[in-house]
Amino acid sequence: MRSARAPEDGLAPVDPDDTGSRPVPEATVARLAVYLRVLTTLLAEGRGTVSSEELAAAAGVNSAKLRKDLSLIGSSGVRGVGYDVSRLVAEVEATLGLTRPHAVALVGVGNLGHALAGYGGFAQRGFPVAALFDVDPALVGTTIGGVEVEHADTIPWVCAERGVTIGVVATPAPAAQQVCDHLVTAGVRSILNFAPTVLAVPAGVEVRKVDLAVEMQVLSFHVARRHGTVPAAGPTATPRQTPREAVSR
Amino acid sequence: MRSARAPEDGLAPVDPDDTGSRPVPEATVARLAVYLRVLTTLLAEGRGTVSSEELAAAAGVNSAKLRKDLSLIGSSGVRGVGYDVSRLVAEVEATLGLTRPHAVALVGVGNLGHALAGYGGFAQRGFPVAALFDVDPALVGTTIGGVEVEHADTIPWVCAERGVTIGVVATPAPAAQQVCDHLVTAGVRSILNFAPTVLAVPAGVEVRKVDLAVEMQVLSFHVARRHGTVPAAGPTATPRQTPREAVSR
DNA sequence: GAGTGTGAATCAATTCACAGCT
DNA sequence: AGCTGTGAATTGATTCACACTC
Repeated sequence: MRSARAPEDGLAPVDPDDTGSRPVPEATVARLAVYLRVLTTLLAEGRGTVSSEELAAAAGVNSAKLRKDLSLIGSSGVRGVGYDVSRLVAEVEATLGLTRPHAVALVGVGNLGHALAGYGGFAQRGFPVAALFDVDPALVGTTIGGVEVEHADTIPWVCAERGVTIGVVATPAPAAQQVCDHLVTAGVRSILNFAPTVLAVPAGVEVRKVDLAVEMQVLSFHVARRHGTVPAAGPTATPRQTPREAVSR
Repeated sequence: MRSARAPEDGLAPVDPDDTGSRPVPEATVARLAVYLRVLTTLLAEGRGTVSSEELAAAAGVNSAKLRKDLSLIGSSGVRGVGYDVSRLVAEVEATLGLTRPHAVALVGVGNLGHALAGYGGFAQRGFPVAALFDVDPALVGTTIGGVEVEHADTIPWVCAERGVTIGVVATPAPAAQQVCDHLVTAGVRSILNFAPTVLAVPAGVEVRKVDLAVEMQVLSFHVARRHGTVPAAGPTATPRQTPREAVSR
């Protein structure tokens, strides 16, 4: 579910950025991040080893998939025992490129952007917010979480100067493409897009999209599929006492 | 990339909630929401028809996929002409269950939750925020976007009473599972989870997860893959003048 | 002529199942 | 005895390519 690389029909049968080896599937990369979260918790609790079964349950996947994922990153557990937690943490972090921090620029300090900027989780997990941008004169010059908001026109210089490698676009839809272009000009090659638009980027730039409206509508689909076309459970509906399934924890 | 339904090994080879027909693949549903956004724009511009080629370009997919998606929802364009925009909007909305509004409950009015509650986009797109919850006494009783924040303990009653069909969890990780349980008890069967945890839910409840840390780490992976293990372009790096690809717009 | 609808082919991801190590 | 690592089988999604309709 990536959204970079535009159609570009016809010609060019060769992948332009195939540097020779891409052994880790997209889907696996996303799951590695999930495993990592569980693993760091385990590490904090002082656990020495985990079995694929246990780790998989905590990450919400099945154990075969987990083992395949881990084997893809060249990791080696010990048969009959499991995986060494701290070693696995190190390996996953290395694969995800988390051994060095990645400076992040966040563009659009409105409702959502402001919350993201103030959210400590970024810096904590190795993604220090190195720059904030907006076009609103009322916001430019203010400080959020210790970082000053600068004018979006300065993106190319400021980002290049501070070694920004990841850009976060949290602007309204109409501004998003221009902002994206600025980021690309600054050399940013990874972009997280919260704006409800498809961004056009040159090959070699990775865009990931988070779209709240899409998520809600997918849920809406599932609601509709359940209840047929009936509006919803009426206000007088008795709440069902559905006990949740047992899973690890 | 769904995350509901826990492992549940061994037995039960039959899907417990297969009501007889599930013709629309998950992946298609997510794309329908994207098409819909483009279509409403087109409709607002007064366009009568679109070709699969044009619509696909604007949505960032290829035309064959788009046609297959649309054919799956039983839609019928006109050969040699294209699709009737307003009719297609109606069909996609019907498929996604958007013909009626879905009352949403948002739990956790901290940093992110507050921004989500204040974000008008929800109500606008047919997802009115019917209830807000938190456990912080300093927040309970305050009003955000015209909705009063209530204590999380009242979730089961309030949600059932107001016919909430979709729950949004924006609490810290440790609280998420309990909140989720409350929502399920209230009869909510679709949950959007922003907390960095895997939620355990009974079969029949759909969970979608938005995890910022995961998104960032996936981007980190791509940064690392590009630059080898080199930290990043230094502060003195010349910004490359990479022109973006041409795509519709 | 233009553009949809769709079987068939391809590609990617998941799951199975078991050999092999400790 | 227990649990990993992985080929083979399967399932699912994407793309191709062309018959068919307006």
